[in-house]
Amino acid sequence: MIPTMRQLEALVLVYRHGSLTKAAAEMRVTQSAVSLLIRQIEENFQLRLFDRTTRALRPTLACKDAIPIAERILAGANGLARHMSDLVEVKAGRTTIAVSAGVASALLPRVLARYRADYPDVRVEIFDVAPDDLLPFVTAGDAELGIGSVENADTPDVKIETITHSSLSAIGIKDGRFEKASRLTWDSLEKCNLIAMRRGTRIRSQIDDALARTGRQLKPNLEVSLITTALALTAEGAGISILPAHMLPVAQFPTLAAVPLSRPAIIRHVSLVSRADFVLSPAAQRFVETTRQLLSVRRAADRRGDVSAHSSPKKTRPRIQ
Amino acid sequence: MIPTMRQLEALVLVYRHGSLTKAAAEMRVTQSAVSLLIRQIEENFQLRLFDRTTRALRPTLACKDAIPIAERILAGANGLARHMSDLVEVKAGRTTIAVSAGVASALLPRVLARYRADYPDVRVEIFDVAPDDLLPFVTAGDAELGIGSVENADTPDVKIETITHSSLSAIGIKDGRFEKASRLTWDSLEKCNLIAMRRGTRIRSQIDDALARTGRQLKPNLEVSLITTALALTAEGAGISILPAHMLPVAQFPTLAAVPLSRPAIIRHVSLVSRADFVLSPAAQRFVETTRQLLSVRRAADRRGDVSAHSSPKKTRPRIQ
DNA sequence: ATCATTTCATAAGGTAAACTCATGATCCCG
DNA sequence: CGGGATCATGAGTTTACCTTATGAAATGAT
Repeated sequence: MIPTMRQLEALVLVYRHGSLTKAAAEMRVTQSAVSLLIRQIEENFQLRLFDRTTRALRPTLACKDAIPIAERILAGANGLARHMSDLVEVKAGRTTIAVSAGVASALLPRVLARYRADYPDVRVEIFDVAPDDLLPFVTAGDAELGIGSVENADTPDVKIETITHSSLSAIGIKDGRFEKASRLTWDSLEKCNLIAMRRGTRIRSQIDDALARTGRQLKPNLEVSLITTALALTAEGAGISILPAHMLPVAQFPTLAAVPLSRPAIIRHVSLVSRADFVLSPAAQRFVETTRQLLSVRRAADRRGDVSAHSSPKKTRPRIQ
Repeated sequence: MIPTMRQLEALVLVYRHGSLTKAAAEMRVTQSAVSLLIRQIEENFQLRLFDRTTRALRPTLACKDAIPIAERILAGANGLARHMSDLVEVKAGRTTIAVSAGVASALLPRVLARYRADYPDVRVEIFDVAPDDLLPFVTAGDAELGIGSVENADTPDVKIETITHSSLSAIGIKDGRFEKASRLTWDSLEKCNLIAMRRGTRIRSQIDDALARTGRQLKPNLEVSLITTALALTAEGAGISILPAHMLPVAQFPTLAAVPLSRPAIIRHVSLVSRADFVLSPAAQRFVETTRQLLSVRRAADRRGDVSAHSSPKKTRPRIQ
């Protein structure tokens, strides 16, 4: 039968101190307990490990054989405990995160920069995927966490938490007048040069659907595949981009401003997605927290109703997340 | 806090089987117990190790980190148990044995040959020492066991067990007449060429003392330091050697015979010596047994009175030897 | 030498841990 | 949709672990 950890601790400490009493002090138990532990391990092995003379303990040859092995075992156990604790304290670990292309260019850089600063020891693997691939990536378990817009939140096997949402906006060059407007209507853009995402992209489909419901139609002068392209074109004066406001990375395009569009107002949600049956690793949990922080916690708190599922179903016992 | 062995066993087995029930079967406990063990280790680490879906258990990243470490720990514990069991079964181990020169040449080779055949995996270290160094060697702890003649058995810190004893004998060439004599008297050797050990050796002192007490005196023609020298000289016809009978290794000197000397009969004991406060290792215990066997167990049983100390003083509990 | 002190051994007893049993909840498969 | 399989959980019991109290032996100081 294999010895218990406690027996090995006693063995090693008694060997080191040459004394039950001192070993007991270090183990925070009575001397009797240590005496018992040593006897247990001896009876288990059917082998004398210490020759006793009521006063001194002298390790036998067998004991000397056992000590290095016992020390390795204990070191392993301590290493395991330390590593697990490192994972909890996010001083180690790894996580994989899938982000849709838009989020990858607009939101992710800020979040990731902050996260890396806070938790430099975590290896983060980013998959920047097409919006339609986001959910499959998470459900397949290839990514622990997904960030992006998700259409149908009706799948029971994923948790979806909306972390931010923004109106479809007109993005144009700050000219002292454009950025002053608090809102613009779709109709007021009739005569502008418009830059929109190409047909078939998520954003574009959402725009087309919403406008169609009000009998309108978007007639862009330019259609692009990448958000960054649209923004770059706008910055160069090629026209006004139609994008969710949060897609504008201010740091990258300081000359641009976003103004929400109304009539109809089109809201776009950005959500965190994870499998309902997985518990997020500490590293991923912190990623979520970092993301929420950067998106101002206040707003998220107000719209708790947007959250589709984010509380543990079991409540009988404090769960380990 | 470090995990217990039982928790690690559960962790590894659940990981391997992907099932509490199967792990429980292998651990010979109920499924509930395993469920509990896993929960304990999770609460201890504050970390999810398995994502549960009432039916399946899916290891988390942290679990995958932990498994190889846990396996190493368990392998170490098993290795330790196996090694200890090997020591008990004398399939491993080592022992150091001090023998006085006479024993080393006459008795030891037979015993050692048998011992090596029975326990080939034990490393035996032999110290062939001067007779006076035998006891110090054992008391100092440099040898676990001593074999030889010991003068004063009055020291309380060593156990001395006489394993054989033989009369001082005349050793001469078999000539069809010499070896037929069942005894010879010292007086009958008056006119023979005698070969004796040099003055100052243990054997010589014992002879001189005993003869002096009967008013006799040994007058050897040759005095030598080594027993083998005496025997070789006798074999070459240089005279009759005066030695304990057991000092004649028959295999080495087939032409020689030993005839006990009487009037006075001088008895020489050969004893096993070990420290009273040490318990012999299994390897050394077997060495003692082998020695006893080869010296015919019957004789030893008859003279149990010769044994000065060979039972454990404590008897409240079955002791581990 | 003698006695106080230190140290280990051991027995008894209580508390906490571990395990089992019984049962409930959920999922998978026919 | 029901039966079987699997995990979770609560109650209850058994086990084992630890402490307390005490004894025995040896050391060391007076």
